[in-house]
Amino acid sequence: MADAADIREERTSVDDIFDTLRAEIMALELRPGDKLSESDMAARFGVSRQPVRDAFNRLANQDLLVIRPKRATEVKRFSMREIEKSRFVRAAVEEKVLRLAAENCDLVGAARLDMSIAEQEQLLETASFDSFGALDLIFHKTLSQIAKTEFAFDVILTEKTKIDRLCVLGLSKEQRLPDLVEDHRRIADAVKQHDGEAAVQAGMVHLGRLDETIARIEAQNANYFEIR
Amino acid sequence: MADAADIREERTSVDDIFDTLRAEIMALELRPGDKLSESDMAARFGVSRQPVRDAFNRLANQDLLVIRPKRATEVKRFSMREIEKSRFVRAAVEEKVLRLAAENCDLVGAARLDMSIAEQEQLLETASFDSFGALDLIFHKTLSQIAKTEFAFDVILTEKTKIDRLCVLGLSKEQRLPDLVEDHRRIADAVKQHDGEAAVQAGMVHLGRLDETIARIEAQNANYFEIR
DNA sequence: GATTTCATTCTTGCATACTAGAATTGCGAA
DNA sequence: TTCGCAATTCTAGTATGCAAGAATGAAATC
Repeated sequence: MADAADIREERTSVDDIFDTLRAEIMALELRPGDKLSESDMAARFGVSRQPVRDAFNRLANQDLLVIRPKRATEVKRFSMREIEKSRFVRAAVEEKVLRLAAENCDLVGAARLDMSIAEQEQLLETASFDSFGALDLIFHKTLSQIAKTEFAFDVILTEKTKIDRLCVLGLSKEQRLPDLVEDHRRIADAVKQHDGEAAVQAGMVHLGRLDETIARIEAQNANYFEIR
Repeated sequence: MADAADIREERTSVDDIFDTLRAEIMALELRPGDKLSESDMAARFGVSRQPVRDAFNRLANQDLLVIRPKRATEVKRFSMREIEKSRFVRAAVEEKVLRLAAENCDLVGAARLDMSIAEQEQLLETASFDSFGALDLIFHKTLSQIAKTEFAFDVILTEKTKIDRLCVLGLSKEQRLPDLVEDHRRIADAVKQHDGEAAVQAGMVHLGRLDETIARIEAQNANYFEIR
């Protein structure tokens, strides 16, 4: 569900526009509430309104734009309900994954977890924080694989994406990373020891960090949120 | 995410086409693998290709169509991976909901559950099986409300929808309904007695019925499934 | 000065025409 | 009969123009 390539089999100019705008929206270069015009975008990308229109439609379907006929199209504001939903789904899915992972973790799985944790700790030392996102995904994907529920990673990825746009407004990665890596280490240890309960506990602590972050962001950026 | 009204603020002809086609796809009147043509649909709905195109895009984004540029647009086949994913998410979310519901169920909640169960049992006697779908949704929605996680119902609805298209191929409602209502009664009883564990157990039995159904459908309708 | 009204402008919705490329079909040759 | 090639017909992608409604700003009125 993430990018255009999942749905179509060949790239068109609509795909380019879609991917570009999506990245800008996710990075908050286009901010919640910003108005977008089909004509402006057409001029910017050097195409007619039509492909822009198609791209807008796709973005609206992914809950990133709101199209208000004959009025305007704007970048969707954050919705606390949507965020709570993502938070809830992630918690539910990760809990199941961690229990299954703890149950099914074999030597190969343990080795892969060790490797993943080692990479993350190395990254902390070399201070190349930007590539943490990729390592984070690999870690959770590895857990899904050990749990023999690979499709669970799709869900985690989808829900994570929804919250990521919000987290751009939070603290810098430099500040958050040490805690996150420590969380991961605890989760990995529990899974390796087949202690599902401890793994779930560590996982909930991990997710809990999001809550503080989200609460602070909401307090400081009310204008980016839907009125409720 | 279910219908067009969630995204747009005013109905357009695109909305009509989208809703109509969506219903037909869900009811398998348009079957997996069927080819759709923008021109044909335009003629059928008495509009130009453009609104049809927009509707196709939306349906593709909801994983109901596959658009292959310059080739064709066809109704998406079932994907076992997608189905397993929905099954997993539903299990994870419902488990959390049932535990929270058992924890938080008060007298008002208990009364609402009784009412819902009574309606379902009455429906069994009057044999008006077609309206069970609505009652089923209400039951799960009530549970989400008792659990104070109303947004969880959105998820359940979304995932259920994905599997519903498949279940059209299964046994008649007449055959399945008695068991389903009995499952619901057990779940409601457990929740009312604040027995989270029993509620989850009954919930898993309830979901487990899907697995047999899905396996049989896959065996008998391989042509409706993606090759893997 | 505040408010109301109206014209202008900007928005998206829809129709039409054209293009490029894939699939299909029919014909001709082996 | 079968195979291959070419013409035709289908597909969706894109450009353009017009229509209808909403927003905006200026002018007129109180």
